Amino acid sequence: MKKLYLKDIAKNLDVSMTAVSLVLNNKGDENKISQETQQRILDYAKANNYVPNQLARGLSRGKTETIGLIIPNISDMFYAKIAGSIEDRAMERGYTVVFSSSNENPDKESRLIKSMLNRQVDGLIIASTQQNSKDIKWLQKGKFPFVLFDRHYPEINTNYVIVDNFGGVSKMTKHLLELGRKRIGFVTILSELDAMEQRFLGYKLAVEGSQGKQQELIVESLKYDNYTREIKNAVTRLVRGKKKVDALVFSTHYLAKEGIIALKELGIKIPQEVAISSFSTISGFDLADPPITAVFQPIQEIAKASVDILIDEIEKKNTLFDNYRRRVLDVKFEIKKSCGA
Amino acid sequence: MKKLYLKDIAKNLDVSMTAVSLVLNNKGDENKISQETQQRILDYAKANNYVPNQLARGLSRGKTETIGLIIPNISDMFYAKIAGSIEDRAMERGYTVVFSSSNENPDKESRLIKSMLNRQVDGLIIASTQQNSKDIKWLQKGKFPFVLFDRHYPEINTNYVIVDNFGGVSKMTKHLLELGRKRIGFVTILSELDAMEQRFLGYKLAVEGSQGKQQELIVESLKYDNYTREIKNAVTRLVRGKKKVDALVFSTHYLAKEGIIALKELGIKIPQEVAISSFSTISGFDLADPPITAVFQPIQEIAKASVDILIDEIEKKNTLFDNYRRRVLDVKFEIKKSCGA
DNA sequence: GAGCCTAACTAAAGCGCTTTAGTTTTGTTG
DNA sequence: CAACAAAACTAAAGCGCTTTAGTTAGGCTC
Repeated sequence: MKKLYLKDIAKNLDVSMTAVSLVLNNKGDENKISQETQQRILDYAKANNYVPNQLARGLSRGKTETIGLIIPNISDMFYAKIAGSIEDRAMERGYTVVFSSSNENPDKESRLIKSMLNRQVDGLIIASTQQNSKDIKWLQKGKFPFVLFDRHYPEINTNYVIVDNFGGVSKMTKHLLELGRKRIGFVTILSELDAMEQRFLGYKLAVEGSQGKQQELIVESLKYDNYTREIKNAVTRLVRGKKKVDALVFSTHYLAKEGIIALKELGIKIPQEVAISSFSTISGFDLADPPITAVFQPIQEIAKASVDILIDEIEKKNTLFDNYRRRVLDVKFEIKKSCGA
Repeated sequence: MKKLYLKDIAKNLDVSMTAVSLVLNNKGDENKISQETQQRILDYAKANNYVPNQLARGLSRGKTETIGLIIPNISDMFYAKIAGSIEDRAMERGYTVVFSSSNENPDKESRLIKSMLNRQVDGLIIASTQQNSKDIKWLQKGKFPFVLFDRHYPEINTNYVIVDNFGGVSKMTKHLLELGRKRIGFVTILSELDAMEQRFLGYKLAVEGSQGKQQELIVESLKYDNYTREIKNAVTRLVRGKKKVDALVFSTHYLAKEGIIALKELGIKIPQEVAISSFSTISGFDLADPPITAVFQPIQEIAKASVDILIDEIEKKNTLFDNYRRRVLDVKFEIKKSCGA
């Protein structure tokens, strides 16, 4: 039951620690350890269930095959799924994932970055609060490998993986217009996030159109802190107020969820009175009556791209360092009954 | 920009590494380092943003302040939330969390346990596949600190944190009976999980009753692998078949979700034709029309109890080692319209 | 002013591994 | 069979920290 160390293998087999280490790291051949010795070592290690101490290994080699993942909130389905996919992909490539949630707090994000660096992760994948350019620039300057996803800093040159927020919302909004809706409201979160800005712009483009007949922009922006309380008022204003919208575009899934609940409570019929669509989904959207039209983010692809870009950077490091990799992924738009299609 | 090490601090301040290490670990006083020296070291470290290498620290101290979390699936809202809460609580107590998903695969679970041990985690929190008693017993024998949650092995003596599955379902089922439903169906996953067994028994107790007028047990068990495909048939059999149930109890949230979708597709009215309730929820349940009656698991408490039990064990270790800590938490039962209340 | 304390400090071993710079052994060749 | 190369192997330093077992300097006591 007591732990078996490299040293023990060496002693028991009467070879050097060097030999054992080399063989177990697949460097036996290139270091001319005889096949026979290699086999003895491998057999013994396997038979005795040897597992190396990764701390020692990491300390010695200066790398840990670990990547740090920082997300705003693991309880958000979107990030939870991303985290799952990132873990899967990382594992496929031989890396372990350490994650932490920043809870949308830039200070916590900053502390987490530091803490992950202490723990000697080889690289970071971050969905930033986008209010932490200080650390991002610092990572940049220190040439530490990292990839931003979902949220990026438009003014900083970094690797990133995002989706086509603009296109997604504009397509969604146009679709509503094509279905004959005239007064389309946009419900969003008051935020500096570029993603949110892009979604708004997508809505704006669609509504203002490039052709002649322009529609009015009708927007409600809620604070992240209290949107659950405020959304009912917002929705009421939009639907029952002067603006009298006949369609709503929600900029994100959690808003949509609360919005739909509010609409139901108010007894507003979807899609007869007001058509609904949402950017990004939760699994419950097809439980709603009617099911909700929404833009789907390509979770697996985001995860895969992020991990792959990061690991490439970690492993090649100095080669193409000024060649930032950006990926803007397409989104899928699934039409359900809520938009009155 | 280059990294600052303990050694550098010592050199620059012309003191020993010992002094620096002791002071930075708050052991200055007990080792009689003068206040003045302590202050110099602290100031210098702070000013230069010193952060210790945790690998070296861990290697040297034989502990890492890290706990490993193994869950079946981070994309499941229940586990995602648990993971979030575990992380929060662990951080409060000064620990970092490393997580991985087993995807309900006992082999992967086994590999993950080994891999986490290599990485020198101080303890493990596991929602096991419950088909891996080998490793659990092995951890037990090695006196390695761990806590099971959500799933436990009834035949093995371990720490665990679970909820009152039996009571939750039986309460839910009784409630349906009290509302006048006569023929209550139970939809569950075919599984060896004790939790599932307990939920079934809760249903059984409620339906068979202790009094005279016994009702019939009507059960559909689906395979985990293909429940999404099979559920529609199962529901059809129950509602439209000979059994003609007038209420359904789902043993778990993902079954309920698919079940409700199936019912809608079949045009079956909830709760008029069939009342619905579910053990455990997803956030979308209140989007459904009508909202779904369900048992809520006390996520934060599960997380807190698991972390606290684990850390106590890690830190006190040898003291009360044969005193396994078990916690069976109460569940909340929220009545919504779907059960016909 | 020798002996002893205490306060303040430090040298160096050790954590378990990797890797560089060897050394030893064997085999080949003229 | 001396000379040398190749094959097979190893000693030991080093990764950055903690901690044990000291040492040193100064102050008191009698």
